[in-house]
Amino acid sequence: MKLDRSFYQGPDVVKISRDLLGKLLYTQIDGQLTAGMIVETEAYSGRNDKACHAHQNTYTKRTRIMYESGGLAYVYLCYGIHHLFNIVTNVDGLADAVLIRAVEPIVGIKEMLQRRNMTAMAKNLTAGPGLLTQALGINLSHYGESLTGPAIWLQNDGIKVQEEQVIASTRIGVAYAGEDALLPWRFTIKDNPWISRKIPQPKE
DNA sequence: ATAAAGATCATT
DNA sequence: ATGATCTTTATG
Repeated sequence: MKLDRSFYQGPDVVKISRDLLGKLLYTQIDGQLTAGMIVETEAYSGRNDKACHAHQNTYTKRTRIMYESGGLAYVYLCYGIHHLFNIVTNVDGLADAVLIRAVEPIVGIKEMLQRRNMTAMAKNLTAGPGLLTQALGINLSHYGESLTGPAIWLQNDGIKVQEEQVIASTRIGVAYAGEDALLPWRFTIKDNPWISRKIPQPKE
């Protein structure tokens, strides 16, 4: 079942980020159907989060889509090389988004391998925000696309993730955000092999 | 007009 | 640890 627009419009981006674990992310692009199960996400909030591109009401050509109502794709180019895929959440005027950091390949493995220029299944097929977009065929042309449309959508029929299977940790690559870098807004499915990086372990 | 930085990845 | 690579953004 395709996730409804209302799913994305809730007020709590952190909760939505957690709830996205186990959902299936589908794309139908260039005539190829592919999908992965979401195993790692990060929440970004326009208010009270210096790591968010839209913090302090930053409204630019790039961030404007985050201010629209939930259920749209926010895609941007990172480090001049990688396309990162985010899901816009919350209602019109409140800029929140969830970065999809890793998926487990489910549908169209052959097509994904082809897009990634790989011959055999390996972890770097979809375990990373820049990798999964390439595998699923997502790029800048999908900026602003509706997630209830024909090209990119989510479905509910992945695994059911129990509360104790959800691990919260600090977000990756946001050291510049100062104290907000410490927020536990990265969510992963416990022990899933497709996580992009290991969870920091508490010291003895 | 210019410059700096970046929600990464693969390689050394 | 480091380099690749280039858009976006802020500033003058």
